[in-house]
Amino acid sequence: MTKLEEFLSSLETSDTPDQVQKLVESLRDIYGVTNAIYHAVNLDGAPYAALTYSPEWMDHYQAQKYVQVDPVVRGALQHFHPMDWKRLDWSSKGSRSFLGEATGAGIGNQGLSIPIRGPNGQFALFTVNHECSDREWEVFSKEAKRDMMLISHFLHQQVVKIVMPDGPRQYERLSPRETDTLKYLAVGLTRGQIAEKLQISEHTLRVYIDSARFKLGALNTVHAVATAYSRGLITF
Amino acid sequence: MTKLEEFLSSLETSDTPDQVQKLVESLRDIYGVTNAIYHAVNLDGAPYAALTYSPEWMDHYQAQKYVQVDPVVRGALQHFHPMDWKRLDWSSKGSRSFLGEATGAGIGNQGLSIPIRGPNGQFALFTVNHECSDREWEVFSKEAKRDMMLISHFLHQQVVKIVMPDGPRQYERLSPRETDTLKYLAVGLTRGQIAEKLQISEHTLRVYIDSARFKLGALNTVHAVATAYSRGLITF
DNA sequence: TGGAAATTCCCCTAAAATAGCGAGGGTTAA
DNA sequence: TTAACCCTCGCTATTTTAGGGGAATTTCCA
Repeated sequence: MTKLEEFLSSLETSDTPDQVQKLVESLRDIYGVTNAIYHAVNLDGAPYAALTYSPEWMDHYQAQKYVQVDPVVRGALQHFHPMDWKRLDWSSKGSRSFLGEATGAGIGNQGLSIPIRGPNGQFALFTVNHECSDREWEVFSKEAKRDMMLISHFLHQQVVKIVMPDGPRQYERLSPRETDTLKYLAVGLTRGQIAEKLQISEHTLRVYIDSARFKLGALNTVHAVATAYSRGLITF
Repeated sequence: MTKLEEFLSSLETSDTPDQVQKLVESLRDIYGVTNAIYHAVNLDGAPYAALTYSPEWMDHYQAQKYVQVDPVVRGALQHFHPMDWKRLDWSSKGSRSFLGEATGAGIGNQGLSIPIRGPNGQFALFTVNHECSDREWEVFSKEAKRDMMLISHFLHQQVVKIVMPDGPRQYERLSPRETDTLKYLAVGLTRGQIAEKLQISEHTLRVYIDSARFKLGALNTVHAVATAYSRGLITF
């Protein structure tokens, strides 16, 4: 039984946050790394975390608002592939002071972070980090990278199942015209321009905006466009 | 050498669209399926496709605007995990007529589709489909699912490298205040409400909207929020 | 230390958004 | 067939936002 299968088999039986926490700890032990971190930014509005960092470091991280300077987070939002920490941009002043404190807090000097993106604006970050030499890390990285990619995916999947047991909410569908309207609004066209593009009166266009807003439960146009985008109803 | 490694090794040497096309065809042959399809909705604004469907079917698909009724596409936008076609919602009238035409066009009755989400609103869909019995498909599905997940990831990664060789564009960063402002705008708050929340005057708030709009190259507020969201600068 | 950026404040007018009232014809599904 | 939804258009009214100016701090980075 491979490490990956060992982990995935225990994953399936984990259906409470406590068990997920234990899972992340077991992951750390199975792969022999210093820390393993799963952190979802936005699951049904609330954040979610399961990690092996010390509570002190977490408090400090939050108090200092490190999420704003943490190059891992910033990199994750802009990248697709797993990121080796060595390749991130640690140049800014904030990053460097953060790095100093992080190494002081027992966080490995090596790390691999995997961005996870789901529907409805879901975004999560899965990280393993380790205290070791560059050469050791290279070996580990090469061996375990694909495992980590799959693990990050399945772990997120499982967390979503726990946090939102009813599955993806079935939202009301938008009509083609409503979709068109929101799509054009999202790229910055004015009502007049969109009406012309769709060959309808500006007033009719307004009806679509209104009905889309109503269906999406949005407070205003900006909210409607943002909501439609986050639900995957429109794409750029 | 496993099938996966066989594919990934040829992936690395493919750095033109033509070679990617060949790659997808070789993928079909390596795994012995009827079709393999990679389709990116939004890479740098333009779509991208590499697939083994006949040109006739593609033309027909586009002419009929099937993308609007295709349950695979709709499901992909709402799901995270690989989707078995059997579990999709084929109930609507449009879906059923689409299904009829698709099976007539030599598209397998079984399929697995994997949504791929990247930064900056990247969205792609990787699909393999096959003409076979439920039992055969179950065996294939169990064996190859993880391979497909990794392949979809690496394939997208490679396509991005080809289409955008300069890597992720380095956009101008937003200041914390600008980020806050856009975040609150995205959830439907009015300027007055946001100003109150941030304890600043409404006029000041406007400066942030303006500067954010300018930095993002957005035509108006809606555009700015949509752009910020798609670039991962704000999250819900 | 000097300049760039961030943060804060203000006025103005035209445009857009929101809300309310209406109407008619077409398609679809129960 | 009837109800529900989609697409289309008209009018009025109020509130809010957009975007054009200008200007003062502080904070941060080179």
